[in-house]
Amino acid sequence: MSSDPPRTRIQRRNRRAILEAALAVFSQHGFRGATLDQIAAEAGLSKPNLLYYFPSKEAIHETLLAGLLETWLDPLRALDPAGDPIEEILGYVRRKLAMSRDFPRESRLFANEILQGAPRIGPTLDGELKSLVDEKAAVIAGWSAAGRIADVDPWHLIFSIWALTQHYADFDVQVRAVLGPDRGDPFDGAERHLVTLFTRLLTP
Amino acid sequence: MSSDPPRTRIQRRNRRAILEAALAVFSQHGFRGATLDQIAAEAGLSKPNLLYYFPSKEAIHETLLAGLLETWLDPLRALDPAGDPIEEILGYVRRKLAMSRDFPRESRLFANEILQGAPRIGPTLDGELKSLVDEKAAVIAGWSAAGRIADVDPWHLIFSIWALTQHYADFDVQVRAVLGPDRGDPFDGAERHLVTLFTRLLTP
DNA sequence: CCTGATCCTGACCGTCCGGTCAAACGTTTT
DNA sequence: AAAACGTTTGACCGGACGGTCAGGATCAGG
Repeated sequence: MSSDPPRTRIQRRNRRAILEAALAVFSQHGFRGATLDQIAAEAGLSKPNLLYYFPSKEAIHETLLAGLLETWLDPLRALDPAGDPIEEILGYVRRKLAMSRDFPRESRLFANEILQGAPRIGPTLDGELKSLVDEKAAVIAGWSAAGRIADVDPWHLIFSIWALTQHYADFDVQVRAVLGPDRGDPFDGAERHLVTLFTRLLTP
Repeated sequence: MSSDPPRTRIQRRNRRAILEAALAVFSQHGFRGATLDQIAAEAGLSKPNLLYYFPSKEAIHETLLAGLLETWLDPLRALDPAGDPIEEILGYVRRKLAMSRDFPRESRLFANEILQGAPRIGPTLDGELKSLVDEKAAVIAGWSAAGRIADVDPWHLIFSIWALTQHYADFDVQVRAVLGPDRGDPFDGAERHLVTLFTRLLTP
């Protein structure tokens, strides 16, 4: 919406620290479960100083979510209708899994928002997200009709990719508990497994 | 742990009402985001009356979680080593998906707990859950080695089933936003898709 | 070195939070 | 009918919550 170029380097540094701290707290406890004192402590600032940079708890949360959806949908946007179908979809899976590995807190922040009924990004889901998915689903349906991939419901295929990749970020604790300490990095196993899964699903 | 047979029918009714209300509130807002006033209002009781039946907010939450894990793991326990491999796994998928459809709040309660780092059921994950999964993973690995299903990492296969089925409960709002109102019940499409997916994945 | 703008803080406010308690209300038992 | 028990409530407590404010510290430019 509004361009927000922080004037000074102090502003830049502190706003970054606040958003970083807020990401940690919001992603773990949800909006209502998070407290400004906790965010302030995590950011190394006093609570009034927090509110010097952001007008309210809501504003911090909104800033976080706004920046999130863009980067979150980028991997899907990059799905190329002109590319090789299976390689394109596998590429999307890999990019999405990499995001789960590299930005698990962002994934959990998003999960929290949806779990609570998407009170703040509901409209964006109905609008921007739906239209992007519809567009890419049409591409996949085209591949399907042309016999270049096996017959598959494009919408549920996309849901499958989301579910399978985000699971490793959102349920990280459970995954590690079940695998135990001696079975290597969960994400390595996940990548091999997901490539197998989607290859077998999509190969005609 | 302790057997808790409610003495009177009033106790039975009110305890049920409280747990029902608490499930609604905890599953939407997480433990810290939920308030006793909200639960009390939802249950049609006064806050002090709530605390007549349960000693604390924690106790309500614990009661909910304790009952949850049992029913949550039942579908996996029912996986029969003596049955037909693919039908057994498809049956598990169907049972788990049915739970997402019929008990979405329970699924979200569990998701919230894991998102927060499993502070209350961490030990249970390391113990009971891990050993059950290990046991069933061995069964699946046996099927795999015998050539009765295609080669697959059993642990990540189980993760896939969890991720794919629970997604439709936990991310229900997003799924419905993307599908729109005119594409029928999400769970019907999900069942067809998941049967296809796991059949293609597992058929040797 | 002065001055104006930016940055930061201690003290504070009203509200809501989880939880307590004594007393009143209902119901069952004798 | 009254004693005994189970149930419900209004009033209240100390602490934590989101947020405000006046003023002090710090920094930049002249």
